[in-house]
Amino acid sequence: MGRTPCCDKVGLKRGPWTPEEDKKLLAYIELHGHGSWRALPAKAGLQRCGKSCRLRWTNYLRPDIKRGKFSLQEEQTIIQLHALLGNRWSAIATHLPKRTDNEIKNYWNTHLKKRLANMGIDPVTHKPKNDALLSIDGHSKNAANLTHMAQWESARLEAEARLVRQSKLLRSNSLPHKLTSPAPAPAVPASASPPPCLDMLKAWSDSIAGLGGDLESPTSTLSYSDNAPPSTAFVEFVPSSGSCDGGVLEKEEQFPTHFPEFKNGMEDTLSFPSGLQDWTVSAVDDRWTPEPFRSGGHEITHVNGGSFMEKFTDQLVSNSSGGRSGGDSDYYEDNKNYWNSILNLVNSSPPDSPML
DNA sequence: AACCAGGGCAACCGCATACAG
DNA sequence: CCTGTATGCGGTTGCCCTGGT
Repeated sequence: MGRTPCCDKVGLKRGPWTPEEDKKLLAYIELHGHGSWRALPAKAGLQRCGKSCRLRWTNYLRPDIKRGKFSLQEEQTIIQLHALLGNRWSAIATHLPKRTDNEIKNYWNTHLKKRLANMGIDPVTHKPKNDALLSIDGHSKNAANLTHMAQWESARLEAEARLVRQSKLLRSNSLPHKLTSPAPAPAVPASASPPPCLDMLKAWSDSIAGLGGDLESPTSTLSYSDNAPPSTAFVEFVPSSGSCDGGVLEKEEQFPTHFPEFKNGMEDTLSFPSGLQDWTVSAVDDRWTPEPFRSGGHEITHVNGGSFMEKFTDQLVSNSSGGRSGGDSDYYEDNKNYWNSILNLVNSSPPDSPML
């Protein structure tokens, strides 16, 4: 049995919206809020279906939308979140508060996907196309762990996105907004926009800081809003069982032994990845420097964050016109850095999670 | 100047999910 | 719990613009 259409399409206008239609929709929502989208067109005097009105509002007319060119940081955020979340544009959009999922999706499909492909990175898997190098010895194990972590984070971010949607719904239902014009100031200030984040990695590194480690990250290049504080720490995954050469090993703890409160808060909805208990935590200073890999357990290592992001940024820019440079040995480092940057991004999510 | 091809983006379609009765 | 409806989401389409020939 077929699904009934969302609205009676006979006699309803389709295609591009006219300024008059925009004005009507804005005026109605300003006065009454959107309420039921299905009922809105008739009340607002529009010959459109409710779905079309909702899309027009959410993708174009909403006052808290930033339009125009994507910044480099936004590009990085999209790429990294896409690596974690895949084509979950709505979830990605929650981390770019002033961008719509549709806009991000379009930007990905028309710009970023091609750029990654030019860099030799598969835009679907976010792995180097020549992935054979990763299967050498322990490298495959590391890659598997990273993938595992990414999958786990993906689930967590989805849960976050759901919470954000719920809170947005509550906000939107409290309309009417105070709209001023088709291009007004945001009704929701940027400071209220940062996505909530119950971030395992963040809680983790914060807890480490509480144990005596100085994990303040001085060089996060990511920002989520004009008013959001900089990220608190960068976390880096490095397979290692030994001491941390060239770094400062502040404390090593087994997760989740020292974070029962965090674990208790999470386990209702998420299970911990099986390999997670094997990861230990350490802190190192200064910029990324390639180290030989060690066998055994894994360290989660804190570093200052600028180097990779700068490098990645450079690559993005330089590769927009051609292939990647560097020898094969760079592939693995690049891949590792790539995933590290993704985890760093997650870690630098704003701290005001309603779940915390 | 005219035509064509490709890119970019707004909008639509249909499935998935949430929710109310 | 079941069913129908509303809304959200991701994939896709099609129009418009721009640059090349």
